[in-house]
Amino acid sequence: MNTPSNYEPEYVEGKWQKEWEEKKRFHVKYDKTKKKYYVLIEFPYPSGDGLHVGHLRPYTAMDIITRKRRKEGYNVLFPVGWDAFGLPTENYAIKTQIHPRDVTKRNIARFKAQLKKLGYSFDWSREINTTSPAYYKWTQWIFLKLFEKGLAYKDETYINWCTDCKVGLANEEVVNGVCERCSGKVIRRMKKQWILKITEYAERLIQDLEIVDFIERAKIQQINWIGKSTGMNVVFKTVPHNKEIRVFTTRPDTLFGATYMVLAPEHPVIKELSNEIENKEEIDAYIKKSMEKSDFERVELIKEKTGLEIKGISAINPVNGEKIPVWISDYVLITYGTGAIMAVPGHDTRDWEFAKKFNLPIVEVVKGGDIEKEAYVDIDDGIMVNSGFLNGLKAADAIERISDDLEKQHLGKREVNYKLRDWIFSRQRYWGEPIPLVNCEKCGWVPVPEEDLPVLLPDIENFKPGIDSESPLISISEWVNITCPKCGNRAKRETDTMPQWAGSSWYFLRYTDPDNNQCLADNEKLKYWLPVDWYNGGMEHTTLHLLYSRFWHKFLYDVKVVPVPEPYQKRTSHGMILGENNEKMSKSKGNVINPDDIVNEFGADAVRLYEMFIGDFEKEVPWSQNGLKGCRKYLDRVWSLINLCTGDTEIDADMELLLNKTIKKVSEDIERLKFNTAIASLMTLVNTFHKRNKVTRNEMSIFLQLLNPFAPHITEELWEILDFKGCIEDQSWPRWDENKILEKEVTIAIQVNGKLRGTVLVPHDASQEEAAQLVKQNKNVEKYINDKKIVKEIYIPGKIFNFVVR
RNA sequence: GCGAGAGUGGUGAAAUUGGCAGACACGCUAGACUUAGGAUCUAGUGCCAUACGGCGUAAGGGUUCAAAUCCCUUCUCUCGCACCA
Repeated sequence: MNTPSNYEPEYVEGKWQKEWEEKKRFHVKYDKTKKKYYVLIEFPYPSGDGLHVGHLRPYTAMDIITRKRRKEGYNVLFPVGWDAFGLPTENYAIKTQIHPRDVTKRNIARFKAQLKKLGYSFDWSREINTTSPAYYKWTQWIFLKLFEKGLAYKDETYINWCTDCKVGLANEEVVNGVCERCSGKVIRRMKKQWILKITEYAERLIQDLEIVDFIERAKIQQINWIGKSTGMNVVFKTVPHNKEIRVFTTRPDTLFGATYMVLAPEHPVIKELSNEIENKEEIDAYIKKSMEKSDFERVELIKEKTGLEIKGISAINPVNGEKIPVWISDYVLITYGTGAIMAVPGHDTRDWEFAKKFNLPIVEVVKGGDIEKEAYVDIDDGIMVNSGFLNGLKAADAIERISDDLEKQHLGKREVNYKLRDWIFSRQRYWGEPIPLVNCEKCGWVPVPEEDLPVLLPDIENFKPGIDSESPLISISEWVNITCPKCGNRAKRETDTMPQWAGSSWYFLRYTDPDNNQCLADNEKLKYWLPVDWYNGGMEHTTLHLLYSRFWHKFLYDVKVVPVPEPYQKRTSHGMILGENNEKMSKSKGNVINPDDIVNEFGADAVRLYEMFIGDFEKEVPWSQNGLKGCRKYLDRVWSLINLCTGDTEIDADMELLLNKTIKKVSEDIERLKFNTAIASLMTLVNTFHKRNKVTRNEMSIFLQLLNPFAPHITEELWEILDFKGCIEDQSWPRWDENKILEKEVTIAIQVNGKLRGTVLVPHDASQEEAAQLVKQNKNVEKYINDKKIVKEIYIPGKIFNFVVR
């Protein structure tokens, strides 16, 4: 046997990475005869900063899953690509005058080189790039399908406008009132926008969470974001003019306590009745002021409620015919429900505050609280009072009763409302997919014919946003001005582009058939590979990418482009990696760990191992260079097993137990994302080998196979050095034997009155009597039970023997 | 405010059908080998106590022969949502 002196990761890793690439070891083919498994990571945005140690955590985890699945006999798809449209690149282009295409190319090359150094078993032949015309042709194609089905529409509405990015944002992109990407100030702004009707799918996006295996917190977050509530639209009529104002309420049972109404400032009835309003000037001023505020400013910055009574107008409470005042206030949102509420100050904190401030009447309709002091809101099981025919009923019954009643009288209708809003889809920027529509003076919005796709991004030199914050494309007149595909007359292209979330909404479909130029992916291949079996990604995408792509997928399912209703069968999430100082890694804090540096110093296998050993995969955790050193040290110890490896093939009896336990532990822990404890058990195994100063060939072979998904390079090399047969990649995953995990003799704890007084070795199948005998021989225990009366003996085989004495 | 999750050594953490708390690693201490040590190896390392032993999983209470684990109360932290009617 040749005995290489020292573990040199640089040599070992370079050697095997070359081998894998040359032999196309991880390329995968569509093969119906094999059972498939589709593992997906969130494809990276190739930023100028290069890869981050945070990226490595999910990638390494899923590479481990992938490598294990292959050994389990699956035909595994584990692809990678680039989510490359987006603002950072464009902003960089504005600054440097380098074309975003070139910046993207450069960044991708860097990312790719970095990824390759880590030995991930991606199928690089399926690499995709959202900015390549061959790809975004199909992004545009999907958009046209949405348009064709009426799910994409242009509307002028108030949108969230990021003042830094100079771009409209979707609701999901506004986090804590600021831009999700750049933390810039967000204002309300009226703008014509392309909007996707995601709300049409709200119900199914909730319902179908039941058929997938997502981590609970992801499900809950999506459900909360969609925000379903069931209630009733109740009709109030105005005095004068008998105009209908509808309100949405989840508690129609409290209708007798509705002592006034509040309208959102944008509510249309205000205009309709403007002639009747006695304090019109005041009202107009209030409306004007509200409009200038962002939603965030309305709700966050103004703690004190504001509002005005609309004088000259009142409304009739439909249940008791009482005339109630109508107010206007910006705490009522035009975007939710009907933009008008009935105020029940006795039982709603917001209404109560408002009523107190403006001296409006407060009526108790559910017994139990003290409405003088505060709104009584714990009313789910209360009893109705002051409520006419509802008096004495339980709240739940009252809801049914009054809902029936109002529906009968056509004064109300049961309704479901969602917080989810439609998806503001256009971006006033250059570096995105052009929206493939043409505005014709005669025909209106006309889709670009499918055979003319893709609509290519024209080359431009100035990437700065155009006049009045329009896309820079607006000034490329030869691109904008074309003829209408329908009637041939003059027409203009849409100059807004798609948001970054477009390309990522369907990329996993393209991986199944990345070079297809007839359709987005071949039907048979989609049928074979879908759904994605295991998708791991960041929690920050739960209400963005994850929700958007589920929406697109459901739409594609409805138009029979994809064969399954849900794209991802299983979704898990990793925690963030923080700097050594426990703060988020960032350049400005100077705590960024560069993957290149640590791979060069410690080797990719050590980095991979440490990324997985660092702590609970799902929690955030600070980086520790010493921890990384420890993992490298472990690999050195693994390497030195070469010298302990004997020619024997048998497995010693004591080793058999530990080995089987380790196989079980590693196998199960990988599935549960408990990589840290899987590695701990592999460390214990190596410690045992060293203590025994010997490892047989069969023990070594199993050990190397278990370590292989975590540290693929060193295990391949040792497999070769120790001259094992074939290639380690082709070995099937080791199995454990439950019978061999049973220990013949086990150490059990001896307790007296629940306190530990000793331990004893007993046969694993000892009866209570046998165990009692052995246990009583223990000297220390004797001391505690000798002069006492034994009341009870509790024996849990394999665990504990407890004396209860008095 | 609402929803979800968490709180265990100096540090990252293990242990969840209730059954020996602190596996594994980092750090630290001592020793060995060394010209040297940010290398390697050996031993030790929850706290108090010379010891017998006692105490210990955010705090307090409860259930139980037995609680980090189950129940109640309180506190703290993280994440998401946030006037959603």
